[in-house]
Amino acid sequence: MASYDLKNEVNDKYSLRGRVFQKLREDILSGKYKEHEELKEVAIGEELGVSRTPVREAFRQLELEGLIQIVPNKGAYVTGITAKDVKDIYMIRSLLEGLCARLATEKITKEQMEEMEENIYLADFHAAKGHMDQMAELDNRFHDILYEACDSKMLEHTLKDYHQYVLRVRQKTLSTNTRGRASNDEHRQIMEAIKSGDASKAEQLANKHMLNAYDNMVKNGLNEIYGDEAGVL
Amino acid sequence: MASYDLKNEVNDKYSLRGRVFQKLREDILSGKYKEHEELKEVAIGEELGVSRTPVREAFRQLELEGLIQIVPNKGAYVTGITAKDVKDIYMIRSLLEGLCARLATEKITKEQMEEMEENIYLADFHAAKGHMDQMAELDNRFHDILYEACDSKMLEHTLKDYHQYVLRVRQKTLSTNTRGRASNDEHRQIMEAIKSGDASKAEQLANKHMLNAYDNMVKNGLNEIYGDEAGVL
DNA sequence: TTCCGTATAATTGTATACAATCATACCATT
DNA sequence: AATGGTATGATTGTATACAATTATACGGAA
Repeated sequence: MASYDLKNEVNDKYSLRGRVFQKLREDILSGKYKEHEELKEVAIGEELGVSRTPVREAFRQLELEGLIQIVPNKGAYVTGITAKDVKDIYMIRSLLEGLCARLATEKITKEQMEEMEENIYLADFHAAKGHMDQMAELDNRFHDILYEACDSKMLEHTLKDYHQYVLRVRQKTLSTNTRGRASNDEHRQIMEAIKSGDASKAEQLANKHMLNAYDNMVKNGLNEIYGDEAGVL
Repeated sequence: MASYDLKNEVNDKYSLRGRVFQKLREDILSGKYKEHEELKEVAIGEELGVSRTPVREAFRQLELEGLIQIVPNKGAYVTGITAKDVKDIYMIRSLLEGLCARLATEKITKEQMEEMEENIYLADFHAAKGHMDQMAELDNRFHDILYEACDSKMLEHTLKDYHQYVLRVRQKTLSTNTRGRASNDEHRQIMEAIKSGDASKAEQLANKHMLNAYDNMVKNGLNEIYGDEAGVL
């Protein structure tokens, strides 16, 4: 299911649809297009200098990624994420990242383990320097390594979907210095559990890591952003 | 994310793209198109009397559903499901159906509970009569009710995706009389746990229900169908 | 024979024209 | 003034023509 994804992305860089897709994806994730904003085929086509056809196809891909919704005969709208969605996603991720860590304990390769260690080491450095952007990127990469290491393309695909889905929210909330440090410490614990072959511990730690990340988001004003739209948090 | 899905499907019935989508979906699930078979835009367009445009768009939707893969500049291929995929899906579903049952214990509505009871009652009848087709349909419906009852559109969407994904495999393997009965008994236990408000028990039972379903598949010749392609089962 | 390159055919990618649908504004009627 | 209907514009849906890419077949050179 996901085995060709990477290849496709590379190829897509050279197709108009691929370029439109990447541009729109970036603009949605960065917040240029707000929630529930309507995306019009001709407007975007003109802006990027292409016809409607590749734009329409890019729309379908964006829908596939969950970034927009297409309503027949009406239009394409940037997907809204409610506070409840975020809560549910972290609940689901908590279970699945745990499973992922458990599987990775048996399946992780030497190279993946080394990249993981390097990732944590680097994150320590950037945490000390207060480089929040690099921290965020390393955090993303850590989880991607974990997803790849579990050797299950079904699980990897699902986790990547959810991971990306919350990126929009996270960019605005995770950027507190203290959480960056704590998060990396938890990464280290997970890594060590995997390295020592303790699958249950790795599962438990990855589990908790997600719940902690969510708690931190709530503390740091998720309510202010996505607040009442979804009720309780 | 999934809140408009139903509405779209209804609307799509009246668009060419929607009709092409449904036809192809049915043909893939029923096995008319074999795994890894290439779907050609013009051939399908001619067969259904439409141009390439709606066919192309239907392809994107099918990719969204995980039924085909599109390789840029090459073609669209029916997604292959390996034995390992099936194993991974059931592992994931075991966790998520557990979570779903737990959430449903608090959120289920009176109407949903009644439909669930009716479903189990009917399944008893058809089990006695040996009506395997109805049993399969009721089984599908039971899980759909559960997904809706958890009141999380993120979780519901993910579970429905996986559920559909294994339908192709299940149609060929679940049709043993004994499993149909046992499966319905497990449904009843889950339902009763939910009804009594015991969320932990419901989670645990739903968990086990998935693992049992998987074990049954393995026993009943999953290997013969998807066998060596994926290695161990 | 084997290998490589070119020519040809088949297939997907893109642009554009036209049809169908939906939103809006305006006018008529009550 | 409020309501309803029609006309107009805007937007998406579909068909088709053409461009770009890929696969295949064939022929020549080593």
